Order: sequence, then structure tokens, then C-alpha cells
Amino acid sequence: MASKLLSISPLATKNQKVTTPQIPRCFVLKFVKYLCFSSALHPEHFVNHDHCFNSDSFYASLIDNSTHKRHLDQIHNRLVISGLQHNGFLMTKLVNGSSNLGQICYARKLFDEFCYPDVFMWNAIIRSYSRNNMYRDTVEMYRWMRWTGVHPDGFTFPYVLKACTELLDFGLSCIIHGQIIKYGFGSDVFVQNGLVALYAKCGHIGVAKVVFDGLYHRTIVSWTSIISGYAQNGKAVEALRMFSQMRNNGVKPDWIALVSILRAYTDVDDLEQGRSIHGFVIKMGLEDEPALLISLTAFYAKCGLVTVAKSFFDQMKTTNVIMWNAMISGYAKNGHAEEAVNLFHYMISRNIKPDSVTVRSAVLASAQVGSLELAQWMDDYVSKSNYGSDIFVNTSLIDMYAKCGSVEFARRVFDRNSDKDVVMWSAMIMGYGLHGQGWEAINLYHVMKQAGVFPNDVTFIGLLTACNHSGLVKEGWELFHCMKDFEIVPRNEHYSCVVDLLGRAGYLGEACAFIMKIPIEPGVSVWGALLSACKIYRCVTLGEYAANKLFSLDPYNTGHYVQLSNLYASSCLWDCVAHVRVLMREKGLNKDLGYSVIEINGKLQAFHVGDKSHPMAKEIFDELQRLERRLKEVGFVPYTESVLHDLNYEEKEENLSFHSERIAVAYGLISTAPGTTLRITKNLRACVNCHSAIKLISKLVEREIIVRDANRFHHFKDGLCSCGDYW
DNA sequence: ATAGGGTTAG
Repeated sequence: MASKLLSISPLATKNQKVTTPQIPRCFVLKFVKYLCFSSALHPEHFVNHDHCFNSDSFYASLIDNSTHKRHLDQIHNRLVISGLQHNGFLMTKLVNGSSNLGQICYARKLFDEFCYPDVFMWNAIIRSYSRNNMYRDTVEMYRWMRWTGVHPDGFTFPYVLKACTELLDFGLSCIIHGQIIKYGFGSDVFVQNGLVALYAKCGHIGVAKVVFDGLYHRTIVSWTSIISGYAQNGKAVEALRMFSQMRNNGVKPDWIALVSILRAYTDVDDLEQGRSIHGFVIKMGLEDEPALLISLTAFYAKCGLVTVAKSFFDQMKTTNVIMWNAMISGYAKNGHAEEAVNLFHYMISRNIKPDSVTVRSAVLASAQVGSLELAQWMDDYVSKSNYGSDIFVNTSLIDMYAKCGSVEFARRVFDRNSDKDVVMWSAMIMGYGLHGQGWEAINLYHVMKQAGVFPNDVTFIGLLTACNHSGLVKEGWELFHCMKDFEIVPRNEHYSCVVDLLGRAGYLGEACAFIMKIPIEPGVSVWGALLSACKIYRCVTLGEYAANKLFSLDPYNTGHYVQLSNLYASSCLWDCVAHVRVLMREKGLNKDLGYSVIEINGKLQAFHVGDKSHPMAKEIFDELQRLERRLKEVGFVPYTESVLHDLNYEEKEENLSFHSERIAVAYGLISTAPGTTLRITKNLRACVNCHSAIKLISKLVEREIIVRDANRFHHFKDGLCSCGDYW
């Protein structure tokens, strides 16, 4: 029998294979083990004499059971010795085996040594590159294959299409699509599914739908591709419609379809629908599927139920970086910035390697925390990581530094990036705007254009806000009209910036006229901007009009009620103020409590109004009183009347000088060396009274005081504020 | 075919 094995010709036929009994797995493993330790190979020693089999299936089993490159290497040697190195079946299997072990160079070496590769061999090498994320090479091999005259088949295209998808190369995709039709795979469902996914990922969801509609026979993969296509293109409603169509067609969703549909609900924050999918998951007994657990975590986290999300997260006890990302970004997106940062630190301490998405989420969270010290730590971490030159991470860093109060550091990150795209430029422009440096923003915009980068819609939001924060009415107005030069269609966000710009500068009539001319339905943001302008200029009738629009568009947003109440208060209409309070109570709305955070030696300290809980409370309040005396000496008169009834600000019974930002200032003054800059973050907008007081304090104590409020930064110095009292 | 994803008003 042993001689039979060795006498089999290198060109073993398929027929022989079919009749061959299966080799017991334990036996094969034993042989593989032997291969590792023995240089003298005599497979005949291991032949089970009760069975008869051929060398093809024997070697095929060996290859399938190989777990290391050296196994493959020895099998290859053996094939050469046996004269089997031209056996297409075995060599192709060897190439596939190598690529499955990630040995892509070895796979290529085997491929190159093979003289006349057939379509199977070509598919194997194309698959190797595709599976190992080497998409340029995938396409290159495909080109070469066609050049050598080998016709691609239905197995070639899915890998090539995967490569096109990852390369996001629409032009190339169209060419490949043409070839698919030419070679006659226009109705191959595998190939067509690949096309659906490809066009969807490239953002051409319309084309994807055309391909999908042209499918004669649709599999679950076809449906999932089109659903996730819509979900990824921000068309959640369409995705959901396709999902119900799929079910109407009697196709039972599998876990991948459920993951895709959950993503759509996650994008639109639809808690109820997402919950029903959760129920569906349980009904189908799929609640242990890791990817679904991750999707559910991301879904609940995004919808703000971070506790529910955390329970999934804890339950899974995984080192899967995507799960960690879902949780960290979920925290970051829902105002749980510190939890996000803590989880990031914990992740690092457990030696789970963050990827670029983790780092972006952590940087995003740090931006919200607002601590410059943490920001610098993050920057430091990034520069030591593999993501020091990642454009996405660097853009987040710019945003983070700007939001943590240092536009200079933001600029430093900006300058060290040589390849800047429009998003990075926009982030920097936005940063200048946040700090009231309107002209810097505009200048940077011109530099950007000179660098050949075209602005996008977000760039203009940045520019228009920068103009708002600096009172550059004329410039803002002109920039708004420049948008059409770049074929950017203004959205509600742009219109509201313009309304804000006009309204804040007192052009209420113009703002109204402008709103009437908006070609789309004015949204919450537009009416909100008008209402806040009305509040500044005490224009009650117009304000009420805007407020009513807001109440019908967005009835459960506390902010609108507070604004209207403030408007009434500023006009001393106390009955109306009381009426708004009643309205709020009826709707079960509460005003947000104000608090301020100051960072001393890297430690964050939060204060609410009249806060006496700090161990140094006595010293803090002594300092407050000292400040109050000095303010009176220089003639400061508190602006009390409306502020006392202002729902935005803290309890009216309290002394104005006990507002949280004032306490934070006092604490900062007694805890730091003379001349140190104070950095304070407030959750609400700066109060008029405290704003004037802090301006004076900055002069009296010769300190720079930087306050981040809910909207922007105030740099107080020498009795002035960078906002020019314009906020 | 799949989960996490840089800049967005007040």
C-alpha cells in the first residue's frame, strides 16, 4: 500500500479524490506534528494500511490542518520532492493556506514559482491580498490576471469588488462593473451583492438600489447589503423600509441583518424601535451573539441609556476593541465625558490596544472635560502612539485644544500637519471662532483657499459663528453670500447663524425679513436665534412669536422656555414669567442647575451656586467678600433687576456674588500663585452680572481668567473680555 | 453582508 502512495502520478485526477475515504483528523494532526520535528519525511510510515487514499487528499488534509508557516514550508518541500509542485489543486490550496495564516509574502512566493496559474490559482492570490487588506495589490493582481489572458470567474469578482469598496474608488468600480457584464456575471448573485455593497459604501446608494432592484434572486446578503448601505449613508428611514420589505418577502433576518438595522436606529436615536429589535434578538435566541451585543451597547449608549449600555459591556467582558469604542464613544456623546476618559485609562491599564477610533473618542471626551492638563496628556499619548500622524486623530486634537481653552496649542497641532484636508482647516477656523478671534478665522479661510482646499458646508458654519462671536456683521453677511460660489446649499444651521448675526447686532427687522425669504422650512435653530436676539433687545411681541414656533417644533426643550422667561424678565413682565414657570411645570421640565469647574494642579473642582461644601469654604467666602468690597470701591454696581428672576441663572435668593463662577474664581485666586491664569468651565451661559464682575476682577487682581461657557470662551484680561461683551 | 468613526449654531 505504501508503494501505491508514492507511485501516484503528480497529475492526480478529481475522480480519484471522490472515491478516497476521509483521513482521520487525529492521524493528520499527528503527521503535522511530526513534520515540525523531522527533517526526514517518510509519509509512508504513517499510512494507515486499512485505508487507501491518494496523495491529493492526503496533502490537502495536511494543508488544512497546518497552523504554522513551517508546516506549509515542509509540505511544500515534500511536494517538490514528490514532483507535485506543478499540481494546481495542491499549490492553490497551499497559497490559500498561507494567506489564511497571514503569510501573504509566502503565498506570493508560491504563486510566483507556479508557472502557469489557472483561474483557481489567480483567485487564490487575489483572495489573499483582499483578505489581508492589501487592496491596491488585489486590483493589481486582477489586472495582471486579465493581461495574461486568464478569464476571471464568479469567485474572482467578489474579492476585487471588496477591494474597490475599501479603496472607495468609484471610477475603478465602474470599470470593473463593465467587465463583470462583459464576462457574463451580470446576474450572478454573489457578484451582484458585491456591487450593491460597493456602490452603497462609495456613497452612491442610488446606483446600489438600481443593482439591487435588478436582482432576480435576492439572498439575505442582498437585503443586508442594501439595508446597511442606506444606514451607512445616513438614510435610516430608507433602511428601515427595506427591512420591513425584506420581512414581507419572507426573508428571516439573521444576526448580521439585525446588526445593520440596529445601526439605522442608532443613527436616528429611535429608542422605541431599537428596543423592539432588542426584543426580536431575544426572541430569536441571538442575545449571546457578540456583534449584536456590541450593536446593542452602541445603540443604548448613543440613545443616552449609558447604564443599560454599560450592563451589556460588563456582561461581555471582552477585549474586542470595537466594544470598548462603542462604550467610550457612547459616554463621550452623552455628556459623560469623565466616564469616557476613565474607561479609556482603564482600557490602557488592561493592556487592550486602542485603535484610532478609540483615540478619537477619548480625545472627543477630553475636549468636553475641558481640562487643559488632560488635553496635554492626550496630545502626549497620541504622539507616543501609532496615531501621531493620523489626520482624523489630529483634527480631534485641534478641536480638543480649542475647547480646552488654548487656541495656541490647537494651532501648534494644526501647523505640524503638512497634509491638511478641509475638515482640519474647518476645525481650526472653528477654534478661532470659539475664542472670538473672528479675523484670525477669516484670514485662515483665505490661506486655506490659497492652499487649494475648497471650503465645505461646515467650514462656513465655522466662519459664520466666528463672525457672530466677534460681531463681524458685514463680513459674515458677505461670507454667507460666498457660499453659492462654492455651490454649497445653506442649511438651517447656516440660516440660523445669519439670523443670529443680524439679530445680535440689533437688526431685528432685517433678521425677520431674512427668515421670510429662507427657501426651506425654518427649523428650531433659526427661531432660537431670533428669540435670543429678541431677549437682548427686549422685543416681546416678536419674541413670543418665535417662542410659539419653538414650542410647537420642539416642545420638550427647557432652553426655549428659559429664553422666553428671560425675555419677559428683562422687560419686567413678572406675570408672564410666572406663566412660563407654570407651563414648564405642566410639561414636567426643570431648569438646568448651574455649576462651574476649575482646574487646580490638574485636579478638577466643581462648585454650584453658594457652594459651601469645599473644605476651604471659609477661605473661599472670605476671598469672595474681599473681592466684593474691592469691586464696590471701584464703583461696580450689580445689575440685579432682571438677573434675579432669570431662570437661566441660579437661585434668586442667593447673593449674586455667590454664583458658581464667582466661587470658582475665588477658589482659584487663593489656590494659585499670583499671576497664574485661571481656567473655568461653566455649564450654562455666562451671566451678565458675573461677566462684568469678572472683567473688573481680572484687572484688580492682575490675572488672566479664561471662562468657557455653554457656547464659547471668554478671555478676561485687564478689565476687558475677548468677546467684546458680545455673546 | 457586520459593530465603534475627525470639524457642525445657541
